[in-house]
Amino acid sequence: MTDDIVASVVRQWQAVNPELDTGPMELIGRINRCAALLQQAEDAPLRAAGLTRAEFDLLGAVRRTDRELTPGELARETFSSGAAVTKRLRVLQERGLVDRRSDARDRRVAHVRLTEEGRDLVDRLLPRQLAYERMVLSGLDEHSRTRLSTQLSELLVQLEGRIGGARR
Amino acid sequence: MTDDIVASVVRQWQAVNPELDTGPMELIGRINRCAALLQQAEDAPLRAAGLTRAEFDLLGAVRRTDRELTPGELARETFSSGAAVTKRLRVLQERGLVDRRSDARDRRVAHVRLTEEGRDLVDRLLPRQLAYERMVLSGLDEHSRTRLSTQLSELLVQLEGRIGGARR
DNA sequence: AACAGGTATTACACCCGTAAAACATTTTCT
DNA sequence: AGAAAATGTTTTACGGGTGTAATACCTGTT
Repeated sequence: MTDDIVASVVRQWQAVNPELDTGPMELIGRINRCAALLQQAEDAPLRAAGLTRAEFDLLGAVRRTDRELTPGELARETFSSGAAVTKRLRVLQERGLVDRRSDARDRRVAHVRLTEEGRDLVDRLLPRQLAYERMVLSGLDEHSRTRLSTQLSELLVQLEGRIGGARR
Repeated sequence: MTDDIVASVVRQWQAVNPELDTGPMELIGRINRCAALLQQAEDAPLRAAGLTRAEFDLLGAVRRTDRELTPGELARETFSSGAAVTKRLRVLQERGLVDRRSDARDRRVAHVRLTEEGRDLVDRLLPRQLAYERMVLSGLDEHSRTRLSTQLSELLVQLEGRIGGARR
């Protein structure tokens, strides 16, 4: 069994201070490191399409809910600030991928929808993206992947309850 | 079994397009979401000490290797760009937490070490940080945590081989 | 009519990474 | 040996993305 970066970091800490309870680091460090590596890899097909990860998340949120969303809803859905959403919307609109429609009743709110072009882009890009991700994960067999997913789901439920606080 | 955010996102995609092989999303989405939630929580004790996560990582790298590191080594160790390290070093030096010493032999390189104050800060902060992290993870029992760690380690080894490329 | 609360945008500051620059060393070639 | 080129290390310049806070705008209530 070869060990990963986190294991070697933990070993260094133990050498410097054996008192340290490094338990949490082993889990959190691995989650963070996996996330970093995955995101780095993950973004490759997106970059090819000239999209940021955040932009793709936004487009995906509109596509998958299959209705118009307000900027506020998009901010909650994509876990980013309202200001960030506003700016992303501006550039996506300039690129002709999304469209704003202002509400008739309540003129504070805007409704965001995909243009036909935006929708096509997502529908073309997502399968490619998923195929790429499957390739990146191909080092793990099916069983390991689902087992890992399941266990992360348990953790995620805990964390959402403990920290996430706001839910839609 | 209640389901997490990722499960509901996957369900939305399936409703919109049942053809989609969402397998990779379930794993990658959960890793990313866990990482985001953990980092958000994780940074609380650090903010209390007026440190960024990245700054703490830098200080920690110097502390745990227990020797002087060059900016280049620090960049590799903390997975960030050289420029980012330079700037962090500047502010940490202004705060009196680190110290630069230039090499006698090769005047290109600088050696970074912790000041006594910097070292004390890390030694005070890390146990507090770990205790906090343990609390955040307390929803999972010991066994689940180590199982999850182990499996993530397998994934991490795969990813490092596949993507990570550069090792020290 | 004033106010309280909600929604989106704008202003500002921060942090980061890429690319270029500045500087030092080592290697190569004559 | 000495100059030139290639390499290595750090810093600076610049542009882009993000979040917080302030602003503009709107609705519903009292």
